[in-house]
Amino acid sequence: MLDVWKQFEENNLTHSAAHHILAIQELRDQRGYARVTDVARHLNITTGSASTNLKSLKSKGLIIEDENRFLQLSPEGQALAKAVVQRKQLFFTFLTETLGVSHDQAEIDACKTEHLISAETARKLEKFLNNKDNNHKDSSAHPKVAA
Amino acid sequence: MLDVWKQFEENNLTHSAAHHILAIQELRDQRGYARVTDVARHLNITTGSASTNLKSLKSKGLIIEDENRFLQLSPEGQALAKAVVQRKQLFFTFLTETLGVSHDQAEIDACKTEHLISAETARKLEKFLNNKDNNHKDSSAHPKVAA
DNA sequence: AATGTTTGATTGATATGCCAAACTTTTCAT
DNA sequence: ATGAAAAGTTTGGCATATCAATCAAACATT
Repeated sequence: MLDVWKQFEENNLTHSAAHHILAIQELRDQRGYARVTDVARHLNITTGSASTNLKSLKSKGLIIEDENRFLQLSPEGQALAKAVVQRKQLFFTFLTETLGVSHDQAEIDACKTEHLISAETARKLEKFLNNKDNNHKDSSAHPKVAA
Repeated sequence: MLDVWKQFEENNLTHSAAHHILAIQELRDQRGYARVTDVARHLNITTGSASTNLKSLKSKGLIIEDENRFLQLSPEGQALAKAVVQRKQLFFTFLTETLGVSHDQAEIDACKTEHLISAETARKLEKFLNNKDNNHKDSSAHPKVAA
């Protein structure tokens, strides 16, 4: 792709789609099932919006619906959910612990970018945070930032 | 706002809008003027799309058109452009110099997130990068007190 | 049984943002 | 001045993403 700025649209997952998938995972973890209505309530959108949005995710094979309309993630959906959750967590940790960003703002920024961060950046951010922990145990070393 | 994930939609600037504004700034810096066609060519979209998109930015007061249809940024537009450019640069520097992310991937990640990073995060990321520089030059490391 | 209520899902309307194509206006060269 | 090229707008189509309104079915209530 020549136009870097268009990569935003080329993303394999929109922000909305990412949160629909996360909702299904969280609902199933919490109460064992997820229907269209549950997703809608979880995201605080109408059941109509959820219905349409989930339909397109079903057609992409990220969500599977059983005969009683209960939803679950396909293996691909699970993989995407896992990646998104991990990236959000990494970025949130970096923002709060390394930069000293407030909890609320870090939550927002991490949520906005969770689905946009590349695998390479996620990998290297993880490595950076691990190194930082090691340096903490060795108290003489490298103050990184003033909070 | 109760729903953190909806902040994405509430952003004052879409990715597309940010790049239309940046295009005008860059074109005027490079060649002194920017017309609809120039913006379209710069972004590699059709003049039709550019025309429509720029019209909405005009109506929002971010772009001003003179009597010969030459475009420029309003003071608000300039402020937004400046903020976006700064955030992209900060994040790009962090990705490449601190994390060691490849130039190409850092460019993409920074571009995707430039318009989404909060002022607080930008401020603290800047501070972090400054400290990192200081620590490099002077290994005894006096972290300056934060604001 | 009849009526009402809650729950679940779909359909229709609106808004962004892209493209292609048709059309108008402006500019410029001869 | 005229005709072609360049610039700009409009229209129609597609995809995403939202909500309001509606339909359908299950569940109460009397």
